[in-house]
Amino acid sequence: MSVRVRIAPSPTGDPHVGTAYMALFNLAFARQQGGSFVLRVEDTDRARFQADSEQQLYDTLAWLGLDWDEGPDKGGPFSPYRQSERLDTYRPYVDQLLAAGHAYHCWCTSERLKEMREDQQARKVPTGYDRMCHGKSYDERAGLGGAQEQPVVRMLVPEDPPLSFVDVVRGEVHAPHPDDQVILKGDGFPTYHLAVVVDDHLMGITHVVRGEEWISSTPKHLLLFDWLGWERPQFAHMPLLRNTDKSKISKRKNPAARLTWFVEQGYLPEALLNFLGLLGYSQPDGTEIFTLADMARDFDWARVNTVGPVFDLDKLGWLNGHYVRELAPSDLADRLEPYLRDAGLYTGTADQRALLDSAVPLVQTRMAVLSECVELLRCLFVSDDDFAIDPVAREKALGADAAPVLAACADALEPLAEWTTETVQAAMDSALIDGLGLKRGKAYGPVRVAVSGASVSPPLPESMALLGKDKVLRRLRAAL
RNA sequence: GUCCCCAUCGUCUAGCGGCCUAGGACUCCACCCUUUCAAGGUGGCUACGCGGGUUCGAAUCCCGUUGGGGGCACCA
Repeated sequence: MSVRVRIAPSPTGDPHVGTAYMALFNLAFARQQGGSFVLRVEDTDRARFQADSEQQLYDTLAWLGLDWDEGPDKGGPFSPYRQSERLDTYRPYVDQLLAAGHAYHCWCTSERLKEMREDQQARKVPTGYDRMCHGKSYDERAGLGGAQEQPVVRMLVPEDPPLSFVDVVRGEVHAPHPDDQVILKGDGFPTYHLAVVVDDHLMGITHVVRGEEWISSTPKHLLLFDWLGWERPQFAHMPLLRNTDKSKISKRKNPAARLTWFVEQGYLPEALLNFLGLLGYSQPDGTEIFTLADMARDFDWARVNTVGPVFDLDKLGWLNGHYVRELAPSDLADRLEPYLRDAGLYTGTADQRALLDSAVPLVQTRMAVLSECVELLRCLFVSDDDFAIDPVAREKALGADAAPVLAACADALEPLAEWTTETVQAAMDSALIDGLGLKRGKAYGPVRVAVSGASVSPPLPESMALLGKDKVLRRLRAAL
């Protein structure tokens, strides 16, 4: 029997980085085993459902190259892959559990349940449903207060449920004793616990790879598998990604929890994927630069750590810079275009593209993320009207003693017939270094600020060559 | 409060009883290169939480403790 794994995200907002993390490990394992990777959408929570979330999920996973074999958008032998479309599938199993006495109706209102829990916590006893409804009909229960007409269905958890199991990454795990979990909600939708078990079984899932936060509810799932007479899948509970303060990574505390953030910032998908593969995992030979294919080749659950790794943006930035430097210049230019466009510096004319192609080599080693190209390239693409000199840079480099330098530079460049990096640099050097007796660093400073508008810029003679004689002369004289 | 999971440099990690006076990477610092900033090169700082065992020998095994994290929903 071939391996089948799945991710089961909920469309409740921006796709979460944890989803990509799980997807990566699922996929690495599936690819290595020659198995299938299934994408199933767990949209059983109508209150939190967001319509555009599912498409964003497809987009970001595809962007990362985490390709699924079956899913709502692709179909597959076990369609549908959206739980909201499988409501009829779950009902018979609920009825079966009810008939077997493994489940019962509960009419308690959420207010009563809340009070019950608060009371339990105040008395310092473990929280859990007190079975007030168990064994009663609605009429019997209604007279006792705190009841509503529409019932839910709860599991009748026995005294001795299965509490331990062998986890693929952790070995033997002991999980807490569950309470009488709701499996069918008042609105007729199943809860995660029922849906996940039914779907995983029906879809032939062999390995359930999910976050550590699910360990404590695994006994409920084991019970359901057993009651329904189904073989249990293997479980792999991955460590949780953390914020800097070690708490579970969250959109509130960490922008990087949103997958779309990486696209906005200009991280390369190959870098993010590589980085995710470095969290809680390592290559046998210690290699740190690797692809999904590399990871799948010798994937081993035993190499997965049980400690939750902090999501460290510094290292991702370094990795991203590494991948940026590896890109073919024309490829990098393609990827830079959208950021320049958004900044209003670029419309995509042939001239602009030619300028971009020439400028890419100047900035390729200078950015960690793609969005940084805007500031790096601004001085080359900005119109004369919008060109401005940074006030701080002006203060530092364009004082009174700068005027002679700029003037000498402009005068030396003026007569140049041929305008290239070499001729520009030669003219500057002879006028400023030989002529004024300045060191190169001292001489280029004011020129850099006058021409680029900032004290940090791409290499100066190269930039001036790309800018053209007219613009350079105009900027030099304007700064006088 | 209660139950469960976890514990090596600031961060990601290697290590699965002797090869460890603990290795690599990121960050940081210094130097080199250098027209700014990067990139690149060289070097450096920094860790086995604590206490007991087991053993000839423990980062590695056991117990306790402390610390961190997660669950305890008609959310997943």
